[in-house]
Amino acid sequence: MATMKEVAVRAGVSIATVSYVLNDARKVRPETERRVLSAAKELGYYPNTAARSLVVGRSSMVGLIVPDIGNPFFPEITKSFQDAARLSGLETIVMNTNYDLQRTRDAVDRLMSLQVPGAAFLTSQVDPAIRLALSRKGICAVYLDHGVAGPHISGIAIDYEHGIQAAVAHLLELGHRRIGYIGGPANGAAARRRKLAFLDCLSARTDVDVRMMDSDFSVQGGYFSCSKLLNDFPATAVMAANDMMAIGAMHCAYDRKIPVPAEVSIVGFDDITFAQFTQPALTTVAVPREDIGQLAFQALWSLVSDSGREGMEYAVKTGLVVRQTTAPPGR
Amino acid sequence: MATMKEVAVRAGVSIATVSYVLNDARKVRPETERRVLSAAKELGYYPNTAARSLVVGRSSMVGLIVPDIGNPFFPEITKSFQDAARLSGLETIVMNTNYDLQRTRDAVDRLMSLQVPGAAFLTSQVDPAIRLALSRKGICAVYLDHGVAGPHISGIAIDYEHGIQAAVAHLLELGHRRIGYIGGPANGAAARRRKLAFLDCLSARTDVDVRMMDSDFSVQGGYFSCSKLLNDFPATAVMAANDMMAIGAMHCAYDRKIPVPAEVSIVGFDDITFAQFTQPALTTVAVPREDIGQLAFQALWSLVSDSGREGMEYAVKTGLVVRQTTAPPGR
DNA sequence: CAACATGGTTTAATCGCTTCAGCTACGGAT
DNA sequence: ATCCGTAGCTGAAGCGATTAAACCATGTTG
Repeated sequence: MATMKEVAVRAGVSIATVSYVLNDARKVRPETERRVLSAAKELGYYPNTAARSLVVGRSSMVGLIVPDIGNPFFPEITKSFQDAARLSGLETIVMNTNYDLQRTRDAVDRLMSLQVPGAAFLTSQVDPAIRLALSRKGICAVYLDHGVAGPHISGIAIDYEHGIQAAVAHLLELGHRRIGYIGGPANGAAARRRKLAFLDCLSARTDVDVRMMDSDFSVQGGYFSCSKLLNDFPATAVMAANDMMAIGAMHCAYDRKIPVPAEVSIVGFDDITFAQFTQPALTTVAVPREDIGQLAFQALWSLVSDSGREGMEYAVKTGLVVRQTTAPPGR
Repeated sequence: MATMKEVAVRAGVSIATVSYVLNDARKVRPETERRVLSAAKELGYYPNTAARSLVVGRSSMVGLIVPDIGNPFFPEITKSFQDAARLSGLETIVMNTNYDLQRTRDAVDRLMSLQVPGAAFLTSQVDPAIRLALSRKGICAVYLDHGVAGPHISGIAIDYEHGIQAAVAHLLELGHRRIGYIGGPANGAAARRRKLAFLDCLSARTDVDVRMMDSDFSVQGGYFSCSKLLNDFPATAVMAANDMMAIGAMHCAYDRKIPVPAEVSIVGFDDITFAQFTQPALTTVAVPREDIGQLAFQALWSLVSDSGREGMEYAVKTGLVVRQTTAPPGR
């Protein structure tokens, strides 16, 4: 592999000059620049990022920690994050934790070894020890739904309340008074916040019956929990903390020959791509995934590129998308 | 950040010894080892991968090039690939090309800069120039569906024929004689191979009418192409080159009030997770995604770790999964 | 008892790049 | 004629690890 030295020799300049040209970090005579550039080209030169990282003390990669790329919610965020990172000349290294705290720790260890300047955490499985370790090493971090902005730390707060309020209002307006809720894993911050938002909307309504059920964000889990729920609670509407579970709920209803939305309305959360392709199409609370990816990167980038700056909380809105799984309660 | 030197000082040994202990690359007195290990621990030492990569001449990351992580087919492969890589101590850097050749080139350039020892290409958008550049630099590569094993190059051949034959046989057996086919982008190798496999199955059958349509692997594309197709061809069955398009076709049928499978049967390809959650559940050709991810990594790893070895072609089988979107042709 | 293998450790070169400080040549100001 | 500022470039010191080769006590052996 061609090195800078070889380029320098071929262009008849010193390696320092080559470096200056390639990073245009200093004024160089146009003629010299031309020679260097063409030498580099002719030799098929690629800069060695390892060497660069070594001297500058940080790599040109940022980490993106997701709990489960299998869940269609995350690939899209990943994509927009990665695209944004590329525009700033950074590689993204995506790590999957399977909702497992230990794997999150591992991931962080590896990121430290990689000398990343920062990472974004889209998972709730982040404990204070991790945050502490990161901040002690001066590695910037962006957290989703943790509400902990500070030095080198920004947060992205998803305004669940707004979308969930709209969804609940929608159901109430349609006339539903017995509403089931299928939540996410109890230990996840995001799941918790969604549940609280849901409960808050209804705490004042004494005329509404509610039944809660915790589940695991999977289709199977949604099916199971919906089944359990309906066994002893004649809900006319079921709201799920994500679309996967909502789809599970739809299948549950289908298997029990309960027509959706005629007999039971279903509302999801996330608005994954497939939500529009279910039959009937799923009414759900949309979370702007693309925006989140981009925003997460921008938040991270602004921390990384200007290390003096204090972190901040960014907010993204959610909103109800009414499709075909909601209707007035059946007879 | 703690360096090896600091660990060495604290343990009262030379940095070489620290290195030997940490990589257990040489016999070291147990007592010394203990001292080094605890010094490392106390200092919160993390090895600097950049430095390591620099001296060994290659990084501990491999590339994984996918055309579209948004397509649910890929995240699962990615996941199993990444898991396998982790077990061998390698990081995976996932790059998205959006089915764009230029972006593939970019990705390869970046991988070269990163000094990766190898990469797996799950996209058809790979031109000979890329392959050449890679092999000239001695970077190992694994290609999906390219059929080009050689030095430093392995391939994974998906046996489309098997699954497609089963699917076609299934349709014929049910009595279908007018079959539509919605293919992928004409410039993709995978799409082409699927189409050919389909045509081959039917070339001998003069009693079967076939109509082809190329599309773009998206739900919208499937919807559109199915619509076009049905406009002037009364197909009793439609086969799509992936599940996304099959889902599009289902929606097209639904919107035209053509019941599936009573009036038209639909067969997909890939068996993405959602295939089992459509209503009715999609009959499709299953591609073992997890296996592919793992296999891709293993293929790559065996090239990387034993550079003398010639590459080879690995085969994975596909098979029909009959669900609910196929039935005898309606009257 | 000298010569020698052996296990354990250190010394030092090296990877490819960035970047600070220093050098040269040239033109304008004094 | 001398000095200085400036533009353009080079020299060289690292960055933090790996690893070949040298080194030094040991115990083994003829």
